[in-house]
Amino acid sequence: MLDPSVLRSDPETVATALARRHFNLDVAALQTLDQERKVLQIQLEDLRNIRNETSKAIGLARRQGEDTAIMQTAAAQNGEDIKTLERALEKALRDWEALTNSLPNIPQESVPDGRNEADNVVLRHWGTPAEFAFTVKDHVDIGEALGIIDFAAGARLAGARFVVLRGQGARLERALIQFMLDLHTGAHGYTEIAPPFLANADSLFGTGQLPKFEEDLFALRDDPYYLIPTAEVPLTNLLRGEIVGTLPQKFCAYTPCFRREAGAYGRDTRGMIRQHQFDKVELVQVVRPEESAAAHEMLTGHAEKVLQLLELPYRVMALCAGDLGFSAAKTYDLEVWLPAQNQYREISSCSNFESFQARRLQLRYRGDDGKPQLLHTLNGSGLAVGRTLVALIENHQQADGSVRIPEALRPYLGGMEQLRA
RNA sequence: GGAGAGAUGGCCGAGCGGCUGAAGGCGCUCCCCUGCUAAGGGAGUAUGGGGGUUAAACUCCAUCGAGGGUUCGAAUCCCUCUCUCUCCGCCA
Repeated sequence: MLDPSVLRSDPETVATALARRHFNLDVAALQTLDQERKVLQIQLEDLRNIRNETSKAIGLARRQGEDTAIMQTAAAQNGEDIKTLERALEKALRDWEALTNSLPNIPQESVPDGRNEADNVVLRHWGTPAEFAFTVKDHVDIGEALGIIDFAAGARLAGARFVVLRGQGARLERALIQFMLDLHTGAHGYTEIAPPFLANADSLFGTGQLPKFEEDLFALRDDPYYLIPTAEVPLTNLLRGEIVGTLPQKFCAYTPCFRREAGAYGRDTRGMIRQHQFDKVELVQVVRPEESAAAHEMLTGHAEKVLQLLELPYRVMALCAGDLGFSAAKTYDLEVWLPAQNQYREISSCSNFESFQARRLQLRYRGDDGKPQLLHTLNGSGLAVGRTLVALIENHQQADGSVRIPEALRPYLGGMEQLRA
């Protein structure tokens, strides 16, 4: 959510900033709605003031034994007027919120211009894609040959875009999770959280999935819960409504993530790149505003470290303004090399939300003047586990169909050096 | 799932339908006193929003778990919901 006072006082500047996203803010509509609101609010508060005064007077008169019948009749009419105005103001506020809740965050100045994915900027590369002396296979072929990935079973148990991992595959998934968590808690200073995998609507509103992106979520039929699409939801909501004393706060968690992928029907249908359920280790930071830019760089580095230790070549992309997610002010994507696709694919997205989420969450701290101020929130995948497993299998595949396990991961697999049939 | 109790400011805790945005205590901030420490005295100390102002001052409205209702007037009465606690049942 954007700062309502800025939306009121300087909508043109907001419109200009949002135009970089190719988002068109209807300033006139915004101002009309706010003007309606203002008129109603002033009238209503006047009436309520009258009510408070007359009620006080009635109380006083009663105690002196006077007859207050006439006063009460007048006050009753006033009460009716108040109810009418309250309903009108409520509607005006709803209209205003419907508009302002649909406004995306303002991109930071350092975010490159651009319309879509094609305009994202490569910041740096790490590692060199391996040269293969044989025809590379993708993770589907390798995994099925090794008997560790079973798409047919996933379809049988649930449907399309679900997968079953078996044996060494299941263990590899678990090893990756543990490896990532240990790294972030041990070397990067995050506190591990084991959150609920279901969240209520308030939580999903706080991080920005609701109300605008409900169709991306799995909802329960008989209970007011949603399956979390990312651990960002529980982790960022952990401190919702609080005035936080100890800063910064750094949380990480492993959770499965559930996404309907409603807008992705034709995309990535082969393999486990895009599933309805996937595992992810998520990093979340809550920091003072002046520290968020530096924290963003560090958090991105924490995610990169995972790829480096797993010896997976990647590049860091700065998303252009047009490709930025709804709530983000700035985002770096980490893209890992997938030899079978001969391209880099997103494996982590690290964003600074500034106060956009914090405003919805009422997530604050006390500034030097003692007044509550909004904090900044950040998050990043560290990493998407399923895609990491894919990248590991594909990048470290051998001519004989086995897969080399990188050094750093071996302790998590009982010293295993390779996956083989 | 059944029965009961509860939810008030940073914390504890009081609160007859009007004089309660809320007693009292703790904590915190500032000041005074005291040559350290300890003790003592005084003042201040919720949040959001509107109007107003260059900015203030000032002023108004809302908020006692959430939402409805009764009433001229609700922290206080009624209803619904949520959460917490106790007991019973069920269960990993």
